[in-house]
Amino acid sequence: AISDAVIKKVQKIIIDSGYKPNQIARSLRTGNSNIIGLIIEDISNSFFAKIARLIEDKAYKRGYKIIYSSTENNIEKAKELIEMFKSRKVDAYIISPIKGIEDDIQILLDENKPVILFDRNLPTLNTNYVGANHFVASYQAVESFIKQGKKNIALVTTDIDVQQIIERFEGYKKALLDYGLPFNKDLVLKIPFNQEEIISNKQIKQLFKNQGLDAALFATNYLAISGLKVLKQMDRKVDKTLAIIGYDDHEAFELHTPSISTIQQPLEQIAETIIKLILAQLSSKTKLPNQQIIIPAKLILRN
Amino acid sequence: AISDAVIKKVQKIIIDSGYKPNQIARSLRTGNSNIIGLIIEDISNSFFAKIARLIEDKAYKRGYKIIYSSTENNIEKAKELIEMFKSRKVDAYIISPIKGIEDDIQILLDENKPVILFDRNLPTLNTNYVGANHFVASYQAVESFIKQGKKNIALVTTDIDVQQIIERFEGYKKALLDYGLPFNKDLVLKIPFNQEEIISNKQIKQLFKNQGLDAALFATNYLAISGLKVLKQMDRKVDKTLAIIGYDDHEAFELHTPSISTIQQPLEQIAETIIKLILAQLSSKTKLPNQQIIIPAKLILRN
DNA sequence: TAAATTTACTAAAACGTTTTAGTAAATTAA
DNA sequence: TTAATTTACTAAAACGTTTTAGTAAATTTA
Repeated sequence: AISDAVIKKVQKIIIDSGYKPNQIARSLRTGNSNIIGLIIEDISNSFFAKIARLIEDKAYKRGYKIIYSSTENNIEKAKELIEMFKSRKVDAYIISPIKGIEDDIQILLDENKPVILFDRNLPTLNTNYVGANHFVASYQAVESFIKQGKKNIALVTTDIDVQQIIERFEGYKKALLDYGLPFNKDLVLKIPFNQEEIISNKQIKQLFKNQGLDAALFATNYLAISGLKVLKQMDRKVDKTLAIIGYDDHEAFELHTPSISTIQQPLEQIAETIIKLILAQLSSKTKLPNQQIIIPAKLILRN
Repeated sequence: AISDAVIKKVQKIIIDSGYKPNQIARSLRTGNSNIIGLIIEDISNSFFAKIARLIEDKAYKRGYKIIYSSTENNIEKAKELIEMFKSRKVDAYIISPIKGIEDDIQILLDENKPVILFDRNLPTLNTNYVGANHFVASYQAVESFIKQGKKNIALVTTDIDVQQIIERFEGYKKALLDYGLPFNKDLVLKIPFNQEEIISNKQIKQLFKNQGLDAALFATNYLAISGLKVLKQMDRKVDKTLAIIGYDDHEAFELHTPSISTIQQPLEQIAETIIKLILAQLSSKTKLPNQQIIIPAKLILRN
């Protein structure tokens, strides 16, 4: 036991001399960093920006810092980011993944680094995952259209090949099936991720010209924004003849006239769950069992 | 000179053995990191999210990585972030600063670290700054109100004490003065930064109840969003009797019915300028003179 | 050709911590 | 009381690079 007097004396010297441990040296020796790496699709998408902010906040309160970077759904960039985080010895990884980086993530897992996937799952990997129930959410959205008497329901989605997007598509199809509506592939528009907005808008416009179309579900918030812009440009109102549901809430939805219904993911809960999983793993000496946590998304009906 | 044969042989071994230099060890020895630290107010604000994304993109193309974190206008957190970046040996700092961290930034300057302030200036510091001309932008916005015949023009702003916000206020006052309109402090609402949105909305509602109010300039995008929400809730239309101008464009502005005019900062240009300044300094052996670059903001009139 | 300089290479030191090893002193067990 | 163990402290090794120092060989200069 060291006497209080000595402890105080040493602490005083630390403060007086302004000593700050060199974290780089510390990381070199210990191999960790108190930093968690967060890899997302695009920080300028408000869904990711909000979740990043929440994660950052929660991690910060527990003594961890977050560093984040966007992949733009570019496999090369994603690989490089993982490489960079690895070389910076981040303690854990939170990743909104894309198809094609399974191997890189598997290496992290092999090295026993805590990895949490979120928003999108990579089913071939055995790892932690936190995400919303997109299948059910999408099903409910379409169901609500049908209950309003809609017959020709469009789905505007993206072409990225990830679980989350596929589920939204499946939910859409299942709802049509269950309620005896035909699946019409002309009513499904898959927009390439990195496509110029102008081109996407033209495609959406084309879709809206489809006679009889009386409802549309958008699979991401930026697509819904594009859709609303197109409608405005076409001077077509969102009214009894045309219902819209968006995905991942956005200020513009509530503010729109009329307000736009949306599928809202519980951001707060997702962020909290992610952080809890990470911290549990970081503070445990043994490898904890992987968990797949599916959180219900909520259909917010506005009018 | 080393023979090509040897170079090839060595490179082959590097690849075959999967050698990846340990960046931590490298940073420990060299004192730098090829990482640029970006400190902003709040990553979930779309203005910052967009600029972060642009900066990240441009830096990435030049071989630098960006790590960013939000201060939430909390001085303590800002100081800690600077401390963290310092201890991680980032090569340069891009900071959207707040009052109260002048000393910490001065220390960075004393250590000859490249520092670029953006969006907000700290006039007491002699350093690089890149930002929009908020005074002029704000002046023009009010001027455009006046030319529409508006007499009772409100300003909804925040209470944070930074150059950028002060300039917006000054532009507002100057325009009133130049056009012979009285300055009425009841028409200026300063909303505390971290205040609950519900309370802010009440204050804004109160402001809108002010009889005769026929125009309002909002000094930030999130305040304008709040304002529009309040109007919607009050069922008051934005029409000939009430004009609105926002700040820092937002999808919701264009999409709003009617579309909302706004002051748009040239994000692309700001990001590019910041990166250029940083890289110029990083690649120069000598200390370059500090530059204060003011970029015009643009008033986008919509209707 | 001899001296001076440059080049090529090897070995060791340095960056600033944490961890391990080693030793003396203090405590506990027999 | 003596041996065994624990505690307190000091010194050195280790993390993986880059930089510096040192030496021998090669080249240039006079």
